[in-house]
Amino acid sequence: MTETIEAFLGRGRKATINDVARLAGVSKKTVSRVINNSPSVHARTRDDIAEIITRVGFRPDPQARGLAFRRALLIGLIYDNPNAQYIVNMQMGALDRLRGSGIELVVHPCTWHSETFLSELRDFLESQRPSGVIVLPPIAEDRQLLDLLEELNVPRVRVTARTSGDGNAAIGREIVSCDDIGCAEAGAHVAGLGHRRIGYIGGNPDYPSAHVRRHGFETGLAAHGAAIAPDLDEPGNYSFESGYAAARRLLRRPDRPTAIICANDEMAAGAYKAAFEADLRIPGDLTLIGFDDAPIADRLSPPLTTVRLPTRDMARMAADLLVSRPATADQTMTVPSALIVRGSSGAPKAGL
Amino acid sequence: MTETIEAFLGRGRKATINDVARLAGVSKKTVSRVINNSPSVHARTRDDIAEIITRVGFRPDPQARGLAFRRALLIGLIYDNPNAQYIVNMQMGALDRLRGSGIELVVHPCTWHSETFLSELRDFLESQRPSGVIVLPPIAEDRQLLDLLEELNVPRVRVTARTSGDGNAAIGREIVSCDDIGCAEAGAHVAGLGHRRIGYIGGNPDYPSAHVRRHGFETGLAAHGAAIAPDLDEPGNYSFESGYAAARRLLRRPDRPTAIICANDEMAAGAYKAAFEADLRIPGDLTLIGFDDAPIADRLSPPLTTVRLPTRDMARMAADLLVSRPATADQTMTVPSALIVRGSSGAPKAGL
DNA sequence: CTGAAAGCGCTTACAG
DNA sequence: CTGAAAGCGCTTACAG
Repeated sequence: MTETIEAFLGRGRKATINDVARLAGVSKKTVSRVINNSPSVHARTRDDIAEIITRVGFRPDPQARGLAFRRALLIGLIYDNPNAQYIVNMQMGALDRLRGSGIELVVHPCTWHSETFLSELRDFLESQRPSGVIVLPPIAEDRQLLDLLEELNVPRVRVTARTSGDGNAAIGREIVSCDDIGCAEAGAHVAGLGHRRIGYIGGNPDYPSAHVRRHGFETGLAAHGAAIAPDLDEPGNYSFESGYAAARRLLRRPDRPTAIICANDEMAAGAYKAAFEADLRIPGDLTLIGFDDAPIADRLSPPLTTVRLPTRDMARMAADLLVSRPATADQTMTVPSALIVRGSSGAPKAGL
Repeated sequence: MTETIEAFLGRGRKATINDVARLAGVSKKTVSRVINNSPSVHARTRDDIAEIITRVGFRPDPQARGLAFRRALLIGLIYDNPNAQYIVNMQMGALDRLRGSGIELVVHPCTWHSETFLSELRDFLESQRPSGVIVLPPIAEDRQLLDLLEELNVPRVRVTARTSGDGNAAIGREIVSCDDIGCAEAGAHVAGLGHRRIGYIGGNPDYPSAHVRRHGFETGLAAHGAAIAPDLDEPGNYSFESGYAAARRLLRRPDRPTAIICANDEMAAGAYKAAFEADLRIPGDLTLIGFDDAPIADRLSPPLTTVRLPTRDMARMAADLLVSRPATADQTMTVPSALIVRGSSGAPKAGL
């Protein structure tokens, strides 16, 4: 060892793998093995190199590694979802896991129903070659996208919803939320309050979550001998406007519901508006239930009873699969949902 | 040219700069000049190479370019801001400009008041060496962060708010919103409606926007001979809770305001809650004004009159500065704001 | 206006 | 368990 670490540090230059190798008296290939946690390095050698790496503050250059690996040290987050808080939570969760790993998060919003949806994604994947991607609902259901990912051999984790205990086979690796669990709690809550004229505003039927949630609500209601009134069963598409329109129809009826369950918070906010315009008080005249625990939920007056998903955790788990585990077989990781009771739910008035 | 393009394409391999050079009968250096828009290439040569690039679908590898440039083809978005929609809009705006440029957007949320705020950022900047960063409010005010960016020589654009026509010197390159313009319109709107008992809930005074907005509201009010009542002037910090608490204080007074102007929508939503609890109707009993045009604004009942900023445009401009213009001198680009009148503002009841 | 050589900082494939 | 050579796909610095 002709040069000391102190002398090297005095130069004020960023350390490279060559510096570490020279200082440690080994080849850079051996340093590379330490960086990449190869098991075949003598423990003593590994410790020596690790210490030098720490002392000189060496951090391998992600560009150089990416070039040699033929794969960028980037994880892509692919989505077409209008719920800003959901997106931000997913980003935070992924970043929770990525921080310190030397891998960065690249965001890739896209437009599912655009002509160039697939070609744009192909461009991105072919030119950047990310180490992995996380695909969020609803485009996690796009078969062509999944095929593209398979064709380009991009490690991937999809996020979706499914009924708990459902025996359906996994599609690749996936993080699955059991939206039905919290919905069943919500159904039981509403029925337990004494409601029997219960309306429902459904989610977009193209998304699995719409069916999973509905099934959960029905299960909870049924446990208390209640059900969605067949004449109060309205379609919706998860948008504020669709919730508003559906609630207007429901609230104009002479035999209007005493409670309306909505498949998400956006539509529930639309129902607040309809109730406001019909001069109905919540929860005195009308109980309202949502799903998502969106920021709006506890900013509405009164705050909305809703169901929460561990969004951030889901993204953290997805990033973990990508970063620390090679894709072997199909695999499903499951998370629950939970009811959050707030001020929008109460007992129906006597006589209604 | 010993090999034809057709023959090359038949191989089904991704084209590299070497393939293009060979096919064009030039050195790869010349191809590199074309990629990087160097002016010193014969027009004929350039066109020939450009055509081959198109035909073989060559896209330079960002990893290789990054390594050679000693700068990743990545733009970082740095922020500590709880407003999810604002963040998502900024991401969309930056991506609007970046799409097709070969540069990706890396998101970097951080915690301003954490011990490791600066060291984490330094790690990120030193190891990734992004081509540029966009810094969002409020951390765009952090002098130490700006110094760090200067020290590491990272091209940067900060986003901030300033009163229109303010002669303050730019701090580096910045995108500045004139929050006061829309606020002045809002002040004039409220005063024009006939309000004279006007309350105010201010923003966090540590942020420039709090002062700029207040100044705008006051200007608009003054133009119609009105003003914020000195006894109805409440501090706030942009949070829902601070808006709720301040509005409660204001609405409990016997001589309560007929209108409350809030420095953002979050606080206005808190004021809705206070009004709801005090059994006051909006706008009949109380006019409410916000700022941001957050998603919540038109989901409240009635929808909130507020001021909108062209958030997405600002990010697009910031990305454009970074991508297409070398940082020469300090530079300020300015955008206006505008009033959006909705249902939460109306004339005060006679007698109040 | 164009090119040959060297280099960016890593890893792969092979050998021992 | 370790290393010498070649290579990943570009750009820089220099020369002409």
